[in-house]
Amino acid sequence: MALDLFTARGFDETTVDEIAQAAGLTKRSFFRYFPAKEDAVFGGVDVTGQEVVEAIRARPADEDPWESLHQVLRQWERQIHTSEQTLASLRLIESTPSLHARLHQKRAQWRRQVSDALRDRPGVRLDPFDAALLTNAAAAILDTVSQEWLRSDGTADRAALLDRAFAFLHPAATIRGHSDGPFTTPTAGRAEIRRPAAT
Amino acid sequence: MALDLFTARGFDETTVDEIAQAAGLTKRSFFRYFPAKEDAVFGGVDVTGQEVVEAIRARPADEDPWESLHQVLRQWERQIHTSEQTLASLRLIESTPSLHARLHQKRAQWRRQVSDALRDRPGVRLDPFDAALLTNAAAAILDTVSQEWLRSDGTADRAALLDRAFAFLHPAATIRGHSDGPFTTPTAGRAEIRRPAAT
DNA sequence: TCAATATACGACACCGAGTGACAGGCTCGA
DNA sequence: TCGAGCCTGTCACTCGGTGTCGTATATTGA
Repeated sequence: MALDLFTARGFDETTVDEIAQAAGLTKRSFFRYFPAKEDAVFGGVDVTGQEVVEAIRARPADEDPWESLHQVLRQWERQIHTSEQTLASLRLIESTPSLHARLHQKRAQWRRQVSDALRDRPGVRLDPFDAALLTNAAAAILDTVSQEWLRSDGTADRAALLDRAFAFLHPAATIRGHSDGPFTTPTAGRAEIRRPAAT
Repeated sequence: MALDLFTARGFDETTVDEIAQAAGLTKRSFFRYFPAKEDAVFGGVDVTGQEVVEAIRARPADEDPWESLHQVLRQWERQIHTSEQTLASLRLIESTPSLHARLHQKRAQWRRQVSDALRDRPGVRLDPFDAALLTNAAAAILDTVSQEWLRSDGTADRAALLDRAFAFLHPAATIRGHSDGPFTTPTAGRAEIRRPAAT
């Protein structure tokens, strides 16, 4: 497997020719299976999570968006089987800048979709900025949890970490039903911010 | 300037040879000034923010870490002059996957430093996971603000957006001095998370 | 069984990013 | 004038990635 070569010699130090040859292929054939060298690592890791987008869309419209993200991601994490291979893959990704960048890149369109899904629920009116903010924050949580899980050599309870992070960053004002209006901030003002949910 | 060529023909469609030739240089000399092609874009944009790390460290130890991040980043944003060039650079970065990935990569070590700085203040005892979480969330805020600012063609008030985002994601439990102990979440069940630090 | 077709792979050439090595020039101080 | 140091061009090379073409091996249909 390519993963073995990568973990043994490092990602950048292993050429595609070597991977291909180890698999009994040509470089050209390698690129018929993987669009890029990095994708030989992501093969076993689900980074797109298309189900997440649909799960978000299926959530009740009156649910707090942050809670929706929490529940869906919690369910999604549960399905990930954290094998030894997954651990090795994540470790490699974490320790290789180009791989980490690629992961972020692969998650970019996913974030867009999730953000749209949050707003697309019928009856929901959520500010684009808020939706993007919540989504990016959730992605940051995923990253942090993964990182911590790796730091613990796979012994940490991912679900517990996730819960903790979501509880920790719980938005102050739960927007629900409609947005607070067009947020025209006068030049430098701060302070137009928090309104306790539902007065 | 290289930026003009990029915006005109696209980043991937512009060769280093072309940039170099337009600047009266050789490809070899180009790489003596920029470590990579992408860095010809980041030249005008401060992405590392070394001052941020020091500013964090200079914050009072009894200040809420989230508030520290908020104040420091607010101050930092103020110093960024949002010229037409910056707008063009950011637009290019946003629309080019490889550039966006590179930005994230460049910010990786910065995030580590900020996270460490949060914990390094004398008298502060902050969980590594919490520190990383807050830092990543703050980075997510920066990203979201930048993205929204770009969407508004540079007319949005960045400081106001930043304030709004920081207020919105304000951590539920403000840790200060010491952590609040294990966060046993009801749904999670197993809570082997972390020790309250200093009994 | 035989032929037509599709699929997969190897072989080769090619491009662009990035690096190493070497050979001049240029300036500045002795 | 000489040499040290620096900047730059030139050449050659590696590696990731792609386009093209030829060919072998299945697969299908009669």
